[in-house]
Amino acid sequence: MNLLSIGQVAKAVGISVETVRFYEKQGLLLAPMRSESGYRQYKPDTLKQLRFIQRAKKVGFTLNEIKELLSLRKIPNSNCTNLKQRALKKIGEIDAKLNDLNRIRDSLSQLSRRCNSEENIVDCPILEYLDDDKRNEKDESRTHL
Amino acid sequence: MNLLSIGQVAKAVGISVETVRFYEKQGLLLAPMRSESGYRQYKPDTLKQLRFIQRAKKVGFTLNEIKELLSLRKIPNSNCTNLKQRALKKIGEIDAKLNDLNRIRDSLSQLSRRCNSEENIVDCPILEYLDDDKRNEKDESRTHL
DNA sequence: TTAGACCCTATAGTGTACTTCAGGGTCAAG
DNA sequence: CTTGACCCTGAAGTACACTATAGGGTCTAA
Repeated sequence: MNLLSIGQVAKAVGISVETVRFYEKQGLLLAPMRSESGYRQYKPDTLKQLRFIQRAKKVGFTLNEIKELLSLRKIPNSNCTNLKQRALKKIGEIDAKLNDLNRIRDSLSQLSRRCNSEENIVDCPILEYLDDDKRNEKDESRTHL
Repeated sequence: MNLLSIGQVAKAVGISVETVRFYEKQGLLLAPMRSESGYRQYKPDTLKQLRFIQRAKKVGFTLNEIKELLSLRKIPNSNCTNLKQRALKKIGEIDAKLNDLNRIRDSLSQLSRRCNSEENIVDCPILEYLDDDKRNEKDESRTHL
């Protein structure tokens, strides 16, 4: 069972050792076992967990929210229904984010389609606002910035 | 052309007037025109823009990144190719986020499927880690926390 | 056995994104 | 004509998520 030092863990996921310790202090990572001399010794699992944290951070979850997500792994005290409900609630939150992201994506791809010119064409169309509401709104109040 | 006060704008999108002024200072919002007495007067467009900012924030873009996204609306100096490239780059970043989000979503829905018990069943399966890597990895080092 | 790379704790400092505060001016209603 | 809800600026303060610093111990290779 090859254990990893904090430096190895940090390097493997591309964060600093300070951040790993910080996550431990914040309760995102359990305190790992220690060597005789007090060095942290991590199971390889920790890498997965840290990558999960990284991904969740990238899509806008706070550390506290991530802690909640991670807490879903815990075995609930003899009640699965509760866990399932919490998981479904989180999935709903994720779906909302997916929706937001897709709307932003649509805005940008609309924008890029709108000027499908060849090299150095001068008559770039006047760009409309990145839409925030459904794209099929009638266009009162459209301007170029 | 009914213009909006900062208070009206703030209320409409659910943020504080201070935040609106802050976004102006940070360059996310252009300085609007002013009334005789120096009050800001916003075009209704501003609401769209602020909602766009909100959405982008929710999915983990920083204010600087959002500024970049918004800058894509600007008419580039006689070159559309450049703009298109920037937009496509941003779309790539968004796709990466979509990917991350879908992986997190998969982890959670896997988790909830895994315990599809009826009310108060006691034998909740030992939950596996929220996977971070592709789900079909051979399961060395699977544990329950 | 010592130099360099690593590890430890505790605490202070930083950047981002606000939020609050101090000290005012504006405006519509009563 | 004043009271209350709004607006203004500039500066200080806060929460979150690190990042750096101080002052030390460990480990391994020359």
